[in-house]
Amino acid sequence: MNENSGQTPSSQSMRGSNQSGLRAWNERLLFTLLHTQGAMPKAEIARVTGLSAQTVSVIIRALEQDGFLEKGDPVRGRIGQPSVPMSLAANGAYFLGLKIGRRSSEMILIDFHGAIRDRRMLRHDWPEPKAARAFALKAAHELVQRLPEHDRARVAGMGIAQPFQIWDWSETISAPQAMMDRWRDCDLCADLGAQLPYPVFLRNDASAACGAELVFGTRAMPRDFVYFYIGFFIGGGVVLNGALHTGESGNSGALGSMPVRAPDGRTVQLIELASIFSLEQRLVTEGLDPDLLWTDPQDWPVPDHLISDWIARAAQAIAQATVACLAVIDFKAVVIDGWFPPAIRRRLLESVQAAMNAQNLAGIDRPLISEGSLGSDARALGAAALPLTDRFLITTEVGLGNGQTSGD
Amino acid sequence: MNENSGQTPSSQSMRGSNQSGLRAWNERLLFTLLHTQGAMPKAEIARVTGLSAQTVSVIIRALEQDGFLEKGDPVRGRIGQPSVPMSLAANGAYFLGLKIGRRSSEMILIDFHGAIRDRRMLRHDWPEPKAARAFALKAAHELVQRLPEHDRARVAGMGIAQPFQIWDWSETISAPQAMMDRWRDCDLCADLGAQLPYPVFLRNDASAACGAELVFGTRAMPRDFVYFYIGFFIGGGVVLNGALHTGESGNSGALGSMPVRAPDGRTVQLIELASIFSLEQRLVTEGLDPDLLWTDPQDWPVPDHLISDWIARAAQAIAQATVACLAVIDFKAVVIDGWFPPAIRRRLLESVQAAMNAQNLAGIDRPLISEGSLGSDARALGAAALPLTDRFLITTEVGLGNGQTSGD
DNA sequence: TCAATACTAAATAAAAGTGATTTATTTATT
DNA sequence: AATAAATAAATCACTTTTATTTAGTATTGA
Repeated sequence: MNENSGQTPSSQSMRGSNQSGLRAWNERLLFTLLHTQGAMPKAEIARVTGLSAQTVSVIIRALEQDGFLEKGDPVRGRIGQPSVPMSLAANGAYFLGLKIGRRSSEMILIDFHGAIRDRRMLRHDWPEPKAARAFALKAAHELVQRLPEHDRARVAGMGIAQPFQIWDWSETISAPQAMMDRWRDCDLCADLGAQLPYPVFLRNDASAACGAELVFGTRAMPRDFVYFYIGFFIGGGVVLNGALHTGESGNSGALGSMPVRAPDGRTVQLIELASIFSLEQRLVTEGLDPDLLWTDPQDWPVPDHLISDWIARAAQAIAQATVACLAVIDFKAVVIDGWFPPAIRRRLLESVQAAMNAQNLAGIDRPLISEGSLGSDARALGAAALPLTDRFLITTEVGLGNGQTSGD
Repeated sequence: MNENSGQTPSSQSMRGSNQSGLRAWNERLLFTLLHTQGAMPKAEIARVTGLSAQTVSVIIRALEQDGFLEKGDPVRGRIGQPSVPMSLAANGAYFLGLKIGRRSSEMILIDFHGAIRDRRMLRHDWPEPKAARAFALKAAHELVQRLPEHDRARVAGMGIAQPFQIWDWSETISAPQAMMDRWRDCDLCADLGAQLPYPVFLRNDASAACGAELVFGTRAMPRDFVYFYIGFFIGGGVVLNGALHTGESGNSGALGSMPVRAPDGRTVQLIELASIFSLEQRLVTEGLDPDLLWTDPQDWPVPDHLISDWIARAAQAIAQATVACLAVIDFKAVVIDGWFPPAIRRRLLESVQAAMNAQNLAGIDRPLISEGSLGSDARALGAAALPLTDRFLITTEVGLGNGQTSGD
């Protein structure tokens, strides 16, 4: 009987705040700071947060005591007492991330630094709820058991990344409707949450990938960006004010459903033009083995003209979808990533950039268009980022301030 | 020398919080609560906020002392001591809202309840920065002077609602490009902020109208909705997590720039099909006076077939734009309002609802489509809402919690 | 019917608790 | 000697807890 199920933290809307909330907030602030900026001495943390040195000292000591933070080597060479950089302890917390995909599902275990420690994979013809549940339980058990014993209790949660509303496209991808329908009434998240001793979260797979870019991405990102993840399906995520936005039902960033104009003039959904399944279909009609695309995301041993054709169509469609996105939200960047070799990602990126020039941008600002940094692991990492974010990070950027008037 | 200029409150990103911040937060919480729910006795405020009765008592007393709150008549008839409902004092604070439009500009003064107390209007052939500035200063002075003397210091700020990037469409609307270009380097907001003793804020006119619906609208709204405002131009606003999202440069909700398919098959921007200027052009080609549309937003003495044609095209285009919006953000509602008679708004609404049935909604949730409640005053009200929100309301919904674990 | 009494809920004063800040001191280095 | 990091002790701000007061309704009994 535990309540580890909710996929959204359920807005408590109008609750007041007290000192414990204050401390909790400041703790998260320090975690967030160390997560994004890396190791920092207490004194500098005090400077950038505006908290007093004493407060930082007290909080940090408590968190170090609890094993979440650790001291680095003292930095000498500057005047004054040497500074001791504090950083997240890699084994301060662990997180499980489950990706459910079209061809395979995968569970990863990451540490507090976001490094993937271990993984388990399951290949399948079609994803299926019961099998997914069994795999999740088995993989979670194995991955946790392989941790040193005293670390096992530090697993802080599990995240699940899966495509939403796949039954809507069973026809498009010629999938067995009956099997897809099994996902309709399946609440894998609540189900696993009831079985496991830590909270379980759920997110759309592309949004999760987007969240991974936000939390683990190597590049500095603007506060608002839109993200395309090209897998078997194309999907998306939106980051607003530095935080992933998923909406009440988690369906924000359903970019695959964006209407675009196909080369033949018809209006179709983006998913039909820019997903890998459309390339796969082409392979099949050419008599090639579709598994060429799925065995290794680092290498696509496929005739180049097929890829070029696909990229051209996909880029054109993505550019159109991007303009629509920009008309809704003033995104400062567009990030493109997916389950494909980095070289392909680069070519697609450049094609999208070129296709943007043909779009009518009157009244909207031209965004930066850039590559994602996580590639094929983005979804699983995004899943694992869910419990990390929920427990340790500040996502909103809009805190309650420190009440100091900016006196002149 | 004052710093009342920034249109965004400039994210202080990683600041810690202290007790004064805590109090400030809880004060805003109470303002927000009383603003949205109306009068409430202290005891109930304590219940819904989760704060202790004592805390609420202390905070409320201070705010009452400062003239922001006032006691209502004690409610008798129930067991126990009668409860004294507390409410916002109408004259606790005043706010100025300046709307700059295509045909006219207008300044309103609202009180703490959001009621329009007074207004000044300026008709013009084209909006022009210098004239706008002069009008704003004059109108602000007059409106404030007409307040009782002891209330004049309670004017808490001014908001400006104006179309963004109008120079991009000078050709479309056959406006003098040179005059439109004068807006390029004009920072009316900073300019007025430097002249006036209270902060000045700026927002895109349609986003402002959207914000007005959020702050003053009569209907209960979902946390995420998209808003179309049909004026001389069509524009939009987006509400996410119960807060208006404008983006870093304030250009979010630039729905006029949304590409849609025109009846003739061309891809054009929504602004060309669903703005009132397209109806105005039609009037001109029919030899009618365009001022028929602009003299009274309660009545359009125009041949009905012209209006029907316009509604049909506009609704078709808005429905397409709506689908694109839903692919980006999982909006739960679509709100349509504008500078037109309520009967026209209703007809447009119904046409959009009908047009939605022809759209491909695979993978996205069907939203509620509803009317706005503020009509022609929406933009000015939205402008006035800016200082109100900035100073008194919580917009984010994600506070810092009260640290109470939800113990079982 | 009318006091007298019991009960209830609102409101708040006083005391206690929590957490951040200020001030002063210690420590390790250039 | 100067400087910066780190922290202990004292202080301050704000919330909560506890106890008390207040103003009403409900009940009881003559």
